[in-house]
Amino acid sequence: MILPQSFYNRSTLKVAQELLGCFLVRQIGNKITKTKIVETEAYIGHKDKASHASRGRTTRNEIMFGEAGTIYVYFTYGMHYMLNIVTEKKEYPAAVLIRAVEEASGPAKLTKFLKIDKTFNTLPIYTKKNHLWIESREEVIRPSQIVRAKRVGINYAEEYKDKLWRFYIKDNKSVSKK
DNA sequence: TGAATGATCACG
DNA sequence: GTGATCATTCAT
Repeated sequence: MILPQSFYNRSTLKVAQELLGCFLVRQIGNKITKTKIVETEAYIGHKDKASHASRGRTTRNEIMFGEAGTIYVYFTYGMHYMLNIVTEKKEYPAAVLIRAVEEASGPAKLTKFLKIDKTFNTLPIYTKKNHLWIESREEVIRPSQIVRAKRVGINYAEEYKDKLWRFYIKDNKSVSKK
């Protein structure tokens, strides 16, 4: 089942955890690639210094202030695309970064693997029409299988760098390296 | 540990 | 306009 928009219009931490074990699905032509999400990170509110929204609304980050279930893709380090899904109610800036799927252990690696670029920015994730969507779990994920950890690559974020806003499936080999 | 590599943001 | 920075990855 495809996850509906209402799934994303909730607490970002809840969405980040519940996305683990769900499937990120990409259709290219008539070929469908279905990959299990194994690692996510939450970026929550304008006070989160690690979030792009921490310095107010800009052209790049205004998508984070928009409707839940919207795709936020941005380009960084001159070579990498990152895939995020906007969460929570309109005007509250928050999103979940998809950090790893089973075949790709890192946020830039999975966008390369699934050929996701900035043309997906601002599109909805809760429909198949854009050839990128997320389907619900096919197995039970127990709370004991979910590890909660510090986010990666945000040492500049002062008191927010130690927030345990990263989640991954325990012992999964595709979780990104530290 | 540092290079690659370019969009974005703050500043003036 | 300009310069610093960056939600990373890979090779040294």
